[in-house]
Amino acid sequence: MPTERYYVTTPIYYVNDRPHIGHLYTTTVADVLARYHRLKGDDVFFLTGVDEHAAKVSDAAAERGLTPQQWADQNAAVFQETFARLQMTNNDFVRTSQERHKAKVTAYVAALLKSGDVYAGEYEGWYDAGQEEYVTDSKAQEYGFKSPINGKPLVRKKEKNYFFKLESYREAVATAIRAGEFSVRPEARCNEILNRLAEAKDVPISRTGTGGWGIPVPGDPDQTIYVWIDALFNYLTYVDTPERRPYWEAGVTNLIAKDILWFHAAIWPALLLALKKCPGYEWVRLPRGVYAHSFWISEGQKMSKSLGNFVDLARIDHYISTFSLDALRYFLATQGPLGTTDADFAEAKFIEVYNTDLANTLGNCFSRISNMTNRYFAGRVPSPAAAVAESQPYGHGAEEALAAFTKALEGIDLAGGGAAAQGLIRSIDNYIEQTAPFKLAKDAANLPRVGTILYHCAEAMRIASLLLWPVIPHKCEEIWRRMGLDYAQQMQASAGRGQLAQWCQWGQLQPGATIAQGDPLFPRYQAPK
RNA sequence: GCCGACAUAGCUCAACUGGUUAGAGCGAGGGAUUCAUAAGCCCUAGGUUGGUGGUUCGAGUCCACCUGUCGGCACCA
Repeated sequence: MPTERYYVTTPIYYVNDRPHIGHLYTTTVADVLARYHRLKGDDVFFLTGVDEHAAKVSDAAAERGLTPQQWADQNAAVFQETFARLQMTNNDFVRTSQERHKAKVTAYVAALLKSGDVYAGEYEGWYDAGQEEYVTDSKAQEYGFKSPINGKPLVRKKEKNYFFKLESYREAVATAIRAGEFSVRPEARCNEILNRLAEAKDVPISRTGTGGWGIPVPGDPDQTIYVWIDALFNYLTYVDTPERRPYWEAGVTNLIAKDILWFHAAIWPALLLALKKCPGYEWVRLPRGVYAHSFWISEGQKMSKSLGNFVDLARIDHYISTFSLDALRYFLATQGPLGTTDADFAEAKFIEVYNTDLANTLGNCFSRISNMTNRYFAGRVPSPAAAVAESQPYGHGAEEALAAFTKALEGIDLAGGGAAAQGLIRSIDNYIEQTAPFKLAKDAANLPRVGTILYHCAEAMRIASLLLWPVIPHKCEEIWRRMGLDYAQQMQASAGRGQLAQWCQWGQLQPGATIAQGDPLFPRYQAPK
């Protein structure tokens, strides 16, 4: 089977922020997808990072008596350390202040200037001198053409700016979207973009007065490339090397939140189409697609600074220490706002999902199997030689679970993937109920049949653990350790790649292998009273 | 304000182009069990499908209006 390449990204996060559930969510979804594709055997590149060149970054630095770079270094480190601590498997970490990024962006913009798709123009708008920023016409009207901060009149100001010819590409982008060459999902977002694209105008891509923080427009050092253009290019700059270019050519999947869809679904593909026309950039192609999830709300309320109810690092750590990192991943992945509606991060809901899916279903089922194996077969996987009527369709269940799981994950349906694995585990519980091995075991003559039953249970659990690995890798690796399975080692030995399809074939569990008992994988959570 | 989507059992969601008694998971209630983390398994949900009016032999499924939620127009994962 030829190696497929898979390239997935998160947005690069605004470096002035402190990491919170939103950053963690997008990164977790990307991590699950990256792990899934590696498990499948794909050659994966997973990229996340921080966006550093905003004017407010240099403002924040100045307030603290730091250089923008020092301030950015500090904050970038917080993101980097957080993701490392949460065991994200990103292959690199973008920092837009790094030379490798800046040099490429400069080259791209130079090429676009040369081709004429970026041109010098004039921007005119209402300018707030005190804030040193433009306000939109509608805002200006709303404010009565006075600064909302100091009440001084806004001034009409004209300024030289560089523009990108978005207008000349809107048709090509729309065509690519309609043809499925560049997918915008969830589907409901597609129409939003197509409608807006029809009226898209050229967009300014530079500004002045940034005090040297940012990437200068080539040939015009007074102008700085707008931070969001700078940021969008990260997906390309970090793989624009001879070794990494194949990842780009495989087509990137840009995971984002809904608020930045316009940039990613309209401006970004248009920029790439423009760049592709430049000499030396013929290899540039459109992303495979962009996927825009919605937001988390907190305990039923929108998260906002004024309410101070962000699910922040302290709260995230509370969940990890109380329930485990995998439990948090499971909740985010299966209950998250992947669709067009927001999802609620609520403690009661977290506990419910944790107890139902992880403690009562997965953890308990594993305990039943390991306990019976130890009690009746001294902890050794028995042979499935004896016939058991109810076992006939059993291998099918695992096959179906794999098929459903694969279909879900390919469609970025993490809840569906979780449900497929849960279904397989529930079928084990059902099977134990139907065959009642614990009753049969009371008569030694039945032990061969008990052996077959327990073999099937353990075998199905083995497959379920493979399906669950992308979401709850650490607990699944614990299952593998207890069952003497070496998938983790095999993956490590092959550059992180697994063989999901082969490993999920029924009947690979070796009779005689040890199944160790141990502490509950997910202890049931009892709320303190 | 303008444009667009959606509004189904306590919660989260299903029901292809309109057609038999509107389904599932969670939660809740009941039952038979005991290998297991008082977990698992089985049974039970009678919700005027947001409201009003209309089209049709027949409408969650089409139309109009109303109410509400969300999204886009207006830089926040």
